[in-house]
Amino acid sequence: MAEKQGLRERKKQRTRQALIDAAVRLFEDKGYDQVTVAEIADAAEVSPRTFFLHFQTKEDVLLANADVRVDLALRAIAGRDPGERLPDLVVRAMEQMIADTWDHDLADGLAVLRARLAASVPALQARLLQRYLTAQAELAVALQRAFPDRLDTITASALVGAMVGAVSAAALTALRRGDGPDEVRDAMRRALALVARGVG
Amino acid sequence: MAEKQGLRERKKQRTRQALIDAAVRLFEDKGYDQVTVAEIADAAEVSPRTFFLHFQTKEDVLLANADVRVDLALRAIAGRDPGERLPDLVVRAMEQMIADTWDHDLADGLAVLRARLAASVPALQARLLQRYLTAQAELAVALQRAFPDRLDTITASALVGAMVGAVSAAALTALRRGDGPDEVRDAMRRALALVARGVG
DNA sequence: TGAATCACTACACTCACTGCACCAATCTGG
DNA sequence: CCAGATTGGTGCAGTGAGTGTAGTGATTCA
Repeated sequence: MAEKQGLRERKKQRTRQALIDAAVRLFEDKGYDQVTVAEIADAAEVSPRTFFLHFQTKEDVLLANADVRVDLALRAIAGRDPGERLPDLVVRAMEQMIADTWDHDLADGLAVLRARLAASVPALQARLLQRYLTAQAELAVALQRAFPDRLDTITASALVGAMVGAVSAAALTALRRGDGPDEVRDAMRRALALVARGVG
Repeated sequence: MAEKQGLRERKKQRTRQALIDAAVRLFEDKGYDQVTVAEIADAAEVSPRTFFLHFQTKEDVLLANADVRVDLALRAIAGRDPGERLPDLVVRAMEQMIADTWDHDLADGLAVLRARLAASVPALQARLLQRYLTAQAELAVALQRAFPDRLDTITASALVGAMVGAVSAAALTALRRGDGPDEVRDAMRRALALVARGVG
């Protein structure tokens, strides 16, 4: 895990993190629309052009570490025990994502900020949903690859769609209601359990 | 329905329709990204500023008449038989949406173009998803209202999220694969059946 | 018919995002 | 340890979406 990367790479990551931190701080402070990319870059002491070297869009800076979470689930699926049954595997993969979300985003309030901003900024909401969708597609492919004889493409997509749909809808509802991290995680777990029963 | 509106209103609608027609024609011709708002306005013989008087964003011109078919499902939920069980009701509501989608997508050329473009243009895809999400929230509220003793807010959200997530993921996968309308509808039905089993 | 309304326009502006030419710091093979 | 290749970051000029504002002229209404 703790790979000693080259100096160049470490500097790059430092710049990236500085941009994320600056963005989060400014968004919390002034709201999403009131913060320009130029401002974020300025606060992170890099040129505006550099921002787009690290993130495709302004929205993406808020979704920065979401990829890590997807990778987690993908690895869980790829490295399954040969004996593991489909429902168990899917539940395990989702549980890992939930746990990681709780550890990171829920703990440090990023998830709350994101939900709050997304609720009021259409462009952000849209981008967020889109991310979920691409993640879903990746997961579906991986899942089908893990059970090639049991799942066709459509079924795999539906399965993942149901899981992600249920969990994120539950999380969003809990967040909207103003629940704390524990309750949000609980809501996600219950949603997962609800769907998991149907995979037999 | 056929209210004889004032001349001013009729002119306004004519302008609006001219913008939609011009946009559709240009999008079909050159692709979404290759068409600018200025170009659309020009083809519709209005000023660019007028475009944004009728549509909030460039994407919205394609979503203009795309009422997400929530009303049907909402009515199905509201007007349920007192004896109807939860799973049956949910399935019935979703079935209606699927059937209606199928009817419209066949008849309406705009819907077909929309599906094709949405599959390849991220911004468009994002807006469409956003519509689904608002629809989901409405459905969840209605469902919880229909079964106040049996469902709490979170469970209702999760349930609807699972349904919509599964069905739309299946539909999108089928569309991406190049399936025809019949196959797409079939995919949606199978996804629905998959999730429905879990609601017992 | 005179006043109010409103769709539309012209213009100037902000800001997200891109292409390109260019440094200068880091890395790599000899 | 040095020369050349990589590559993260910069400056600049540009495109295009979307907005604020101050009009204008056609409808609508009293």
